[in-house]
Amino acid sequence: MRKPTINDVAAAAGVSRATASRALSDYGRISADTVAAVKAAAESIGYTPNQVARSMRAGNTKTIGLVIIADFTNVFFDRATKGIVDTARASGYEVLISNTDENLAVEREAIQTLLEKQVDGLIVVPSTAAVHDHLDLIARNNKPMVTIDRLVPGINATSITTNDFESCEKAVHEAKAKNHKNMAFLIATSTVQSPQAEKPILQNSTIEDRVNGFMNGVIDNKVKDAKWVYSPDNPQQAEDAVAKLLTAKNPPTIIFTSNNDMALAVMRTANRLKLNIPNDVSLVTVDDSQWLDAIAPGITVVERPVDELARLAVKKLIEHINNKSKKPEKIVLPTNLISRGSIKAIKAK
Amino acid sequence: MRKPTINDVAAAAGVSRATASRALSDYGRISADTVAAVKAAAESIGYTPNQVARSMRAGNTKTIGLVIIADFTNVFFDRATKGIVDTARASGYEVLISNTDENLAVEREAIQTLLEKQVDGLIVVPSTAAVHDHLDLIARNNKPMVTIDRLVPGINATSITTNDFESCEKAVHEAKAKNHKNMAFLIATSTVQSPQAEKPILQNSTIEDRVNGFMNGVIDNKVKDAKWVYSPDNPQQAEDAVAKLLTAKNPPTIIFTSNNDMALAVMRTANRLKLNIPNDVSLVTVDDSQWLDAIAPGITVVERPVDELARLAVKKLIEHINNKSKKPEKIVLPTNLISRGSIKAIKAK
DNA sequence: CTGAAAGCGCTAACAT
DNA sequence: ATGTTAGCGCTTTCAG
Repeated sequence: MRKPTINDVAAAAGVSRATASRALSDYGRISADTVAAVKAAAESIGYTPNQVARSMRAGNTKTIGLVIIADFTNVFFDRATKGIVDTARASGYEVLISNTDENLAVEREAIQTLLEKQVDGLIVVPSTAAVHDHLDLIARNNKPMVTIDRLVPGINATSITTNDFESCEKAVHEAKAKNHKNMAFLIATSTVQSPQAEKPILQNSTIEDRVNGFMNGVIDNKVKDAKWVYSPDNPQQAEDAVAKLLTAKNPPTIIFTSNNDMALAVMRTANRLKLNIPNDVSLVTVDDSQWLDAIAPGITVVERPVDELARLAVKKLIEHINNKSKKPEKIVLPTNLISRGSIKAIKAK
Repeated sequence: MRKPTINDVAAAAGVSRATASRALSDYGRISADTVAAVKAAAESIGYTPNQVARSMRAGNTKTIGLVIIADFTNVFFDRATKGIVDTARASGYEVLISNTDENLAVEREAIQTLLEKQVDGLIVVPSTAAVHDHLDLIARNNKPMVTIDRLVPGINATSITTNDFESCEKAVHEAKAKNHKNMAFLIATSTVQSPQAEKPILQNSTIEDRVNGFMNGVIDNKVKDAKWVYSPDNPQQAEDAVAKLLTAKNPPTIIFTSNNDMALAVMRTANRLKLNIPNDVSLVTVDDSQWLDAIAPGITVVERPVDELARLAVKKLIEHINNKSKKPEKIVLPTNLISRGSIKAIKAK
């Protein structure tokens, strides 16, 4: 048995298809009696509208596409996803999700597919800042896009990012204030094959921002011993790199990590080496998570306003959907250093 | 400037719309030359197919709906979501996501919306087992559904759940083997207003399963002191309940929690009371997460095969989409107790 | 091998 | 206030 269409409703109510449509969508001039009759008929035959057909006519789908690099194991992206889905729903939009695992080819394909499905706009976490022909495709399809978390220079889209620079710098200041003089920085990036000390070209603006924040802190504070490790975001290699740091002759008294995966690597390695955090080695990371505050001591962290970012991303995207000539904006949200107990106060000699 | 349609391609290639369609979709009898010419024309004018129009004709959207209770902060649902999105993509489907925050009204509305958007099938985490008229609606729309994580008696759908009973029971055995005699169980449920000792009607099969597993362990092992606390899934109330347990005259030597939120409440409260895990109180929870293994000691946990569950959910749903007369199945996946260091071995007296 | 024409379900001019 | 008709972009009979 076929699903009832508006034709069936019209027949059941004894009116024309147009009248049925008007009655169901409450538009045009139509008598209250007819509306009631049509609605009753629709109810009785179990009619539900077909949004695909409606989209075809209307030219919009009330659907937005989300292309995210997640790994939802990443606390930032899982919460961002939830925030986006919830805000979209509250605004009458559904969300089609793709994830790319930082793979550009997948990202390209995902955008193509979402565009073919006629999403009204896209929220994208671009996997790289280096290439953006596929992002330009979105504009060529006359669809608005908002990028979150990362900046892509040279594209015409609203971006929402966070000011990681400032809080990362501040974290170094705090370490210095507690007399740390030998610091290590563990940065996750997909642009290296194995851990290395030299700074590679970083794949995105966010990591760049964190590294620059840390570096500035080092310079400001004239920290002499600052070791840098750029590692693939991969537990094995990260843990090896941490072990190497901590078993060196002159080990750092504190490690700053660029994300939670790296922080976990530090914790695992410290445990394995019977080192206590923060007594043997202090730790600071980026992106807050419930467990960082539940363990003892809590881990000091650069917190980013993920809910606000998600909400704004949807809000701005919908503004662009409703007003195609709206100018793109670059929005930078403030971050916050939450001090817990993971930076040891070293006694001055 | 309008987006090019298949009519524009046809005009550019100097053929009819039908021929253009055949050439682009590689079907029917058509000369290789024509195919090449049409594809070249499509390329040159930047044509991309409109899947909405295709769906309208074809009667399918190559889209599945996911209605999930998440809270993506829940490790289980974030990983399930990722698994579902990835598997769907690999099978040629996109995923439209809604989350309900365990709210039945939202769930009802979400299902209605997804159905109107003509998804080809639905994967649902039902917020309650008690009501299912809205789930029946899915079948009445002739769309298949797979429920995951939870069972709803009386509906005609394939379900994929995990055998939490067995591992929860096993966890109690392990505690008993380590000489724990005074055990507490902290169960999160939305069916109570404040923490209580009496077992309420539980809202879903999964929680029921865990409680039954724990209870069976208690009975098998003749544990005399077994305190039960059913709490709303809410940090404040959970922490209060834990504090009450731990400051009682005869406090439990171990707490079993039904999810990570409750485990966090135990950890936070223990810290506040200067109690060490596991020396002062042991802890076991359900659903593994990276950090549970990175802290020292690691937390013993009932691990569920979330990736497998996600993969199977999509696989089974697509089978139902492709074969409407396929019979529903009840699939139960095994769980696994991972022993880490959070259960103290108490010396026998 | 290709073209003409119908129709998926809906809405919106344009009539009446 | 309601009906008639066209058409969104596509695929697929049916003719030729």
